[in-house]
Amino acid sequence: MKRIADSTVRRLSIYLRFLEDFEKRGIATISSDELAARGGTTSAQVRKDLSFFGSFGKRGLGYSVAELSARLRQILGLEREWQVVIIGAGKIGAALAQYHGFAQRGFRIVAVYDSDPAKVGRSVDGLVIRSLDSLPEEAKRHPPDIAVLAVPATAAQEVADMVVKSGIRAILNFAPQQLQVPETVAVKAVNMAMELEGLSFALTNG
Amino acid sequence: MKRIADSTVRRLSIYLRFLEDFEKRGIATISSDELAARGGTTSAQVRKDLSFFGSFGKRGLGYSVAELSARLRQILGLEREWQVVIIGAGKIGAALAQYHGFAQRGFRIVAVYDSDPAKVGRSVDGLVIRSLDSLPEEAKRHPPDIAVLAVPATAAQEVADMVVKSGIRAILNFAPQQLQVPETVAVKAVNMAMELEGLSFALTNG
DNA sequence: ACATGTGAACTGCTTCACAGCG
DNA sequence: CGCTGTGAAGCAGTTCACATGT
Repeated sequence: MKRIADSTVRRLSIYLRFLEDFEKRGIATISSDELAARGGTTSAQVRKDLSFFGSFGKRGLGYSVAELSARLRQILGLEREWQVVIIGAGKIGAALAQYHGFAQRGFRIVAVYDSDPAKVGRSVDGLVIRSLDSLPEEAKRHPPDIAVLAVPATAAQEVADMVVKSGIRAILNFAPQQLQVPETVAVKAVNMAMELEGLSFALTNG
Repeated sequence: MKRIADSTVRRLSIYLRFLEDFEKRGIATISSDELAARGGTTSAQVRKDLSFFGSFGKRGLGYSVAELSARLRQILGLEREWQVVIIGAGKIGAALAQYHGFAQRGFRIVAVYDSDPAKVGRSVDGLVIRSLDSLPEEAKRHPPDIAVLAVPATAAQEVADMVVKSGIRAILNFAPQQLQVPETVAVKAVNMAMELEGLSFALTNG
């Protein structure tokens, strides 16, 4: 398959969210124009994005909401459940562990790790915090799919190395730190500081 | 000034973080090559990014760490303090209010709002949670610069409209919902669900 | 000699515009 | 006729390569 742009995948997520909304409201059909208006893009963009994966629409009519959302879930890999571990049980990590929005979309939090012995053994939202040292061994028995890094920036690279060595192939990084990983490992970063600085720039040079 | 690409601004943030690191370690000079290696980009990219704002380097030598970081702080608008309000005192909002990493970079959280009467009056990290209804009026007296939206997706657009009407010109949106705002308002989104779906896609089609 | 700064070439995403089909 | 699907055109961001300055 031709390589798909990041921006395209992000938009597919957005489309899917709208489609699920429409599905709930019992709307059967939607046009690329309607999808575009809600997603802040253009109808041509919507059609182009979808065209990478096939032709799902009916000319003169639009897309079947049920069919298109099913195809998008399939494309995005949301038909299966993903095993997620959270690393770092501080403020952010704990908030994430308690955020049930993940589970709704098939991202199941199966464990929380921390390197602080004072935290190990406590519970967050029904999950006992485990020692980070035990990750490699436990990952061998029950390989997680995704590691969420909610650790201080100074520890992030070291933890990432450990995660990679444990065989985990996807990382969602909340630490304000650029990670170096093999290119077989997928990394997405959520960097609040960077976004705030983007706003600061916009306000300053707007 | 020529319009600056989002990607450029994001990289400036990254460079600044490294420069501050180098500053602490007492390193006086740095080349575009070193900056690039750490930031996962190329030296040409670094030089191009900086060239939009001037010529800060010395040929044959590199950049003065102190000088360049000062210029970047200036460019990014980090020389002043920004007044931030958090809207939504749920799990995410509370975690953000307690996250002191913001303050370090000049983003001062001045208020937390929630529409739930059961939460209003309680405290998060020393800040009393206020009624969302009081935002427009309070914003008139002490205009905040940035609103952080940590509300459910269903409420996000409505809250965004209120924020815009209150005169706030920058929004950091944590709700998994595309916001429609006037183009005079800057919006950055932090969408964990979307990032996870990006990882799901990468794992599925990798 | 070395590293910057930058026009030019390139790559790839977005937009256009229209043929194709229901 | 209306809306999709898609080559072609346009545009923006990245990379190249070298002249320039120290």
